[in-house]
Amino acid sequence: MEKENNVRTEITNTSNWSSNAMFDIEKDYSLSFLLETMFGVDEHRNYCYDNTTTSSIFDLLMIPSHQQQLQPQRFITCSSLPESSSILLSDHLINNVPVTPNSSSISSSSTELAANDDHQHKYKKHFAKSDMSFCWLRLKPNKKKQKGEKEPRFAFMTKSEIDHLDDGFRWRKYGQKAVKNSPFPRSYYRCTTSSCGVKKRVERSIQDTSIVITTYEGVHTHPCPITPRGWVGVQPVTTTYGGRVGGGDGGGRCCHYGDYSSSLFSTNNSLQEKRFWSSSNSSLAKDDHGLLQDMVSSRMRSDLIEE
DNA sequence: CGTATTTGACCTGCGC
DNA sequence: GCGCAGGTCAAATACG
Repeated sequence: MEKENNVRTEITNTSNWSSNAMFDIEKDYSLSFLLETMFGVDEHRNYCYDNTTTSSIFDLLMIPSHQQQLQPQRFITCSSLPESSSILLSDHLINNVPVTPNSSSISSSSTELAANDDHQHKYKKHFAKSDMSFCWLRLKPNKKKQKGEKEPRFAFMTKSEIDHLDDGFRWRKYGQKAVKNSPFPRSYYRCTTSSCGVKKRVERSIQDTSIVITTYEGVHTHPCPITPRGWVGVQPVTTTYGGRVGGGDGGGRCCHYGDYSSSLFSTNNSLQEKRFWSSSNSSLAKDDHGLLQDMVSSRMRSDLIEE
């Protein structure tokens, strides 16, 4: 079992470790606080991977690791993980996964993040009430690829009823397999751009069936066809079970506010959520992604003001 | 009719 | 070598 060389095993192992690490993270930092500390944020609360370019987290997933101006020592690491693995944990997972305290499970590098100044304390307090259902894993390259090209692999978890999250790129489903010991199948997608060989796998977590695990393999060789900033929307479709989904173009890029609010960037504050999302329940066209982004940014700003 | 999904068959790697 | 599980292919099917 330990020597199994597949994504599933890595995710499982990582999750086990995460349960330990999450306790410490919950105690001292929120996910958003960690992200902000590591990446920085702009005035719209987008995370930045360098000083000049703002980015969503999904942008980071699309950037080759050697181009990411991240300080390696700022990643939370653990000896039980593969050396090249790093992990960020969601507040939602932190709050919902029962854990056993294990103070040694968090690295000294993250402890360094505890050196708070007043500025950091402010954001820590603010984000402590957020519910950001997000988990980001950087996985080892697939062994199959190690002889030749090493395709970078990233996996993340989202708390979502929707299996296939719309990341702005167009995907073609090319397979589906039953997963051992899981009632949920794993779906295989390939980027539809001809020169791009990026693949992704989508499956539901066994431990928490409300969590979707998405694994990317490779880096896109082209810009995002929807938005150059790679804004994350949610595709309210279930491609796994029966029937054709989406529209004639296969993209099915409608994006319901309700679905969106229940996914990557959701909040525990129902009043804020209602005020924000009640503006529309209809589908968004492709061109509305910018509007949606503005609305989310606006909410983030208002949250900060209330603080 | 064009395009995307479904799904059984096939291929590959790994452990025993 | 065999069996198992993951990953991929491709013909059949579905849908606008």
